[in-house]
Amino acid sequence: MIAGSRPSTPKRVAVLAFDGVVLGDLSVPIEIFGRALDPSRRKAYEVRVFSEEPSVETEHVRLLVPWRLSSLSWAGTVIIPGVSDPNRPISPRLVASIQRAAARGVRIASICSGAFLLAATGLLDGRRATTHWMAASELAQRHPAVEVDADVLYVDNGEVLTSAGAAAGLDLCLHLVRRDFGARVAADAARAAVMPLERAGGQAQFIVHPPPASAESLQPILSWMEAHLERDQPTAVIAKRAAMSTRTLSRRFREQTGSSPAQWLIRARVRRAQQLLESGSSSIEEVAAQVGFGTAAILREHFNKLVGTSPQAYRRAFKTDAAAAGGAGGDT
DNA sequence: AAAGCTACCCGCCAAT
DNA sequence: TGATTGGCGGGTAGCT
Repeated sequence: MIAGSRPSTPKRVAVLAFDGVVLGDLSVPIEIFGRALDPSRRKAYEVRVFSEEPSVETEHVRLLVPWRLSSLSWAGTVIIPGVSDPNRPISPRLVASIQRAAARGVRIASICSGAFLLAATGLLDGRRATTHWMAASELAQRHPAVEVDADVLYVDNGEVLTSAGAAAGLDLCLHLVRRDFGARVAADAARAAVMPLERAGGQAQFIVHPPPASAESLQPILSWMEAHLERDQPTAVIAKRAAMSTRTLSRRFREQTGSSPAQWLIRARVRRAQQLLESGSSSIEEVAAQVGFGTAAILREHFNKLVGTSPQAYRRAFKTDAAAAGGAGGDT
């Protein structure tokens, strides 16, 4: 990865807005970059939203956007959210602004159908790119020079990045934070934005392309751990399995997942417990055993801390959703 | 519910 | 000589 580049000033992130912009795609980068704190607990990024006209129309609301494209030269990173209708005409001024930014060496990333706008600039020509899977063939058809790959969450070409659906936009943003500040900061940012922690690192197996999994990748160990959650997994044993000292293992975890071995394990277990509670019907005790928590009490403790509710309540909520559609409300 | 015990984590530093 | 590793220790989180 690109180490060393010291972020002396906060990175400047410009999020583009335009008529028909998808609100979710607009808000994800704002939340992630806006909340990220660098290791000294200062704001890691400055976020501004830019548009051609002060007022932007979305499907359901109208937005007042504070910054104009004319001052886009401020940006160090430009995020292009998706558009609800890819057939909507694309503004030439918008395209030109993005091209100018790219020419200055600004990093450009698109979320979901934002890839259409990005492709219109020609910046994706000859490069691999992705978009929402439903729009992938359309993108490939319109831009034959772009190598469209619908099977990955995001594609990192260095200074030009694309991502698939809205959730993948989140992954992409966290990926950028990780690139800029490391896994720990990215994990914290995910937590701060109340996003699924797993996405911050490690077990996103299905992110195919991203950082060239370095030689010392933990991926195999993580997979093994996840496949054997029910076992007792002391860090010493994991370390032996990974053929490194516990100290080094701890470092690798910190770098690559943003957390420690034991913490990562706990999160994997809670996540697994969630799945079991959603679908299965085992007792809480059984679930605890199946995911490797010694007792139901321990499961409850961690579950509460990470999910915010008790396993029972969590299951009840899911069962209610799935089974009865007409039931009266009455949850928290 | 409190207390004690164990395992873990990470800064620090010597060794590689 | 700079970078990486692994051991040590003590403060803490987790478990009994």
